[in-house]
Amino acid sequence: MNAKTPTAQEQVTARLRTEIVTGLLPPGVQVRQEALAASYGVSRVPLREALKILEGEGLVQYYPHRGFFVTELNVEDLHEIYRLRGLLEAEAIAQAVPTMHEDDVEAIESLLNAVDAAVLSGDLQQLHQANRAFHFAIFDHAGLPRLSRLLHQLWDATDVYRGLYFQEEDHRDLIAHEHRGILAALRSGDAAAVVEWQAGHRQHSEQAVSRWISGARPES
Amino acid sequence: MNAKTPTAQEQVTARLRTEIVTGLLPPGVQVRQEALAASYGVSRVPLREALKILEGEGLVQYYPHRGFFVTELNVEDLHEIYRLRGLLEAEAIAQAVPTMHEDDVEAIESLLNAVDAAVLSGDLQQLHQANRAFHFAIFDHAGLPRLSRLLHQLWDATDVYRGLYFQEEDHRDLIAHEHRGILAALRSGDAAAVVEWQAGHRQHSEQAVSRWISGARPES
DNA sequence: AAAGTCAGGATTGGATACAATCACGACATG
DNA sequence: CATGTCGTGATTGTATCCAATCCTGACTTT
Repeated sequence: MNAKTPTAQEQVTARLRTEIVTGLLPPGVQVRQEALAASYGVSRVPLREALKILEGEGLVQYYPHRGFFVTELNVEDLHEIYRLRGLLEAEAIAQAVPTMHEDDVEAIESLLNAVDAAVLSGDLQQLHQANRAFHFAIFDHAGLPRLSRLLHQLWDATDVYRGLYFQEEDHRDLIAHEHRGILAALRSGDAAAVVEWQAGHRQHSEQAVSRWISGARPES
Repeated sequence: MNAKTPTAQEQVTARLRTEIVTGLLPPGVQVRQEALAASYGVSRVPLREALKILEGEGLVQYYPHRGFFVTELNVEDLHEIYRLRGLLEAEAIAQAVPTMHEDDVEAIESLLNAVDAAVLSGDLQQLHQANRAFHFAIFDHAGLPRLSRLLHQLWDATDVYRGLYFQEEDHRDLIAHEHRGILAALRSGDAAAVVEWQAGHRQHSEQAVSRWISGARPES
């Protein structure tokens, strides 16, 4: 339809990813290929390829002849993911900070302002994107594309639940506070401090999501 | 054909992976879908899904409307991959060693014997599998499935070149020596020593592959 | 002669149609 | 009443066919 549409199935991948991430396709449900393909207005072929990609990212799981199911995490899974994030984010930050200049920091600050704006507007989807853009602007500055990719995968894996974290008012205040802490440490060029702020930030997120997972699912 | 054949396209994925890993499909070449599908005796659909999976693993790269190309690594890519491996393998080992018992070590030793046997037989495919089984028996013992998966991805990414490392005689001797070192450290329960041996092992591999990449490709 | 343009062929992207497999429920049987 | 078996419908897996895009080479134009 649009001249700029590249390989229509990337759109399917992106859309499917956001629908899983935002909880529109909740964890545990089976992905009915035909119905979904129809609702997207495409055939099953590009949808299946999208599902294969998302399987590689861990967002869905595949059982032969049974189909695709949205990944469901337990507390141990969550803990492992955050642990790995801790390891890799520290590496990324340590690599990124020393080579960061004035204008880099300012670019990141503008991203942070976008996060705040999204908080005010109340658009969760927007908030999600802006938050990720802010953090990955730092990670990406390390210039290690595979490290960034692994981090993306780990973030994707918990995005299913992260939306919940954003929904509560006081969480957002805490997030804003921690983001400013990260930025200040960034500006002073103190890599260790950035790592520290990021660790605290991560820990709060993990605790909130962990509480939610434990509480919201009595059995199974 | 066989009663036990699950979802014929997994076979395609496995076969394609080994053909890339063993160098039968060398880095840089384009994967011609129709020809390959025909040679595998399947349609293009399962082949494409296999390629999507391999793209997720980093073995091939995808350019819209151009096709899939076997990933070609430069020295920086290689260095990044080995650096990330260092980080994650150390974590896995540190987690795995303390909970390792007598029989676990013996199981790993038998895997190591399989590696030696493969070296003697000269079967590179077999050697490749056995080597991976040995190392991942240790990593997997950490009980962190996502960590194992990330490590698999990193290993996959360099498998394209690893076969070259195995092909030289004296390399194999060094490998055998280092493997025994790892096993001995494992048996004594000294996690730090295991990490150390593994680091040396990794470094030799990186140096060899790095030399090969630099030397074998004058331009481009 | 050099550079831009355009057709033809080749290759990939996607849709439809058919085959294989599985889940679920009814029924028979102990 | 519990349990095993079988058939039917639904869902996934694969092949074939058509459309969209790209690469290559020759031709035109300056």
